[in-house]
Amino acid sequence: MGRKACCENLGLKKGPWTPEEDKKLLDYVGKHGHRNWRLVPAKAGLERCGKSCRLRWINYLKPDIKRGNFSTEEDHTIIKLHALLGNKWSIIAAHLPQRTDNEIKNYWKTNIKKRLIGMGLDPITHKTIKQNTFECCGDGQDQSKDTINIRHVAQWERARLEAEARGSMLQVGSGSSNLSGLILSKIPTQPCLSSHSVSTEHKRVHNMYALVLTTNHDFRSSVSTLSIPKLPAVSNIPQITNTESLLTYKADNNVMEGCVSNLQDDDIMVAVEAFRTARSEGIEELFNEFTSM
DNA sequence: AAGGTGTGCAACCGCGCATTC
DNA sequence: AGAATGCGCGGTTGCACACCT
Repeated sequence: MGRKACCENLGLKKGPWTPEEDKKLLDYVGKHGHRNWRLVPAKAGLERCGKSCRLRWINYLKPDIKRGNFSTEEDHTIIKLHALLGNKWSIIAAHLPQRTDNEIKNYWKTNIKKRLIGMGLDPITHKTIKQNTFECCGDGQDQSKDTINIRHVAQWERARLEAEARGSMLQVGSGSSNLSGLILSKIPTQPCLSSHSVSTEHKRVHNMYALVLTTNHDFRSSVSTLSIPKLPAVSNIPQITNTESLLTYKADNNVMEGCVSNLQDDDIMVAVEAFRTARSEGIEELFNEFTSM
């Protein structure tokens, strides 16, 4: 079962690399490149497996690697992207070109994760460890804590949505057509917020509509996803049967014009929660549900 | 000073995906 | 079509060093 480990051959060296080995690898890759890592060690005169050489090159020897302490900006980028993507270190590393996925992964584990835990936040969900939901409850002090937590998570969701929209732009470029489905499918499963935080069905769908507009809006514009267009009166929203119709509707009704109001944190949370709780449904069904109310 | 414990990080491992044959 | 191969990824391990008692 499975494939043979490439280092299975006896006699191949493992463990820390010596400066001599580093030099051999650097010299070889510098001269010949690394089109086939399996062939690299033999040609470079190394008693290592290709995989080990690749790893050493990527994580340590590559000339454009930045080493040393992470800047505050890098730190924030990692936190935001982790909130968005989870443990997708290679994708996170792609946003920090001079850092390796391994380095970011280690930095996360040894530094950021502990800080989040210290702040009382779950490093996976970025929500409070205590409840991991937004269920509100209590006296004034708890409420103010909840407010802070809501703001905190809203920031992550905000980052998530922006990155989501940007990511979706790439998907559009590569030929994806089911945009709404993409958005829905990529919003990760996380603990649900309390149902009573959704005040009405109207608000739910209204905010979902806002989110669809804003995320789709970002497919065509670099304007912040957090600016939402003026929403048409509830009763004016037609039956929308597919994404193309939605986009056409938006264009025809000029709803992209005049992004007037920023989403409030709780709006974001309501909308995100609405997406999460309804992500198995198609966006079209949700609109149908809404317009038939 | 010495042993124990914690921390950071380089390197390894196993798996999945894409490509090749 | 499917087996073989190579690459890349995320998780884990183990070593070296720092700190504590």
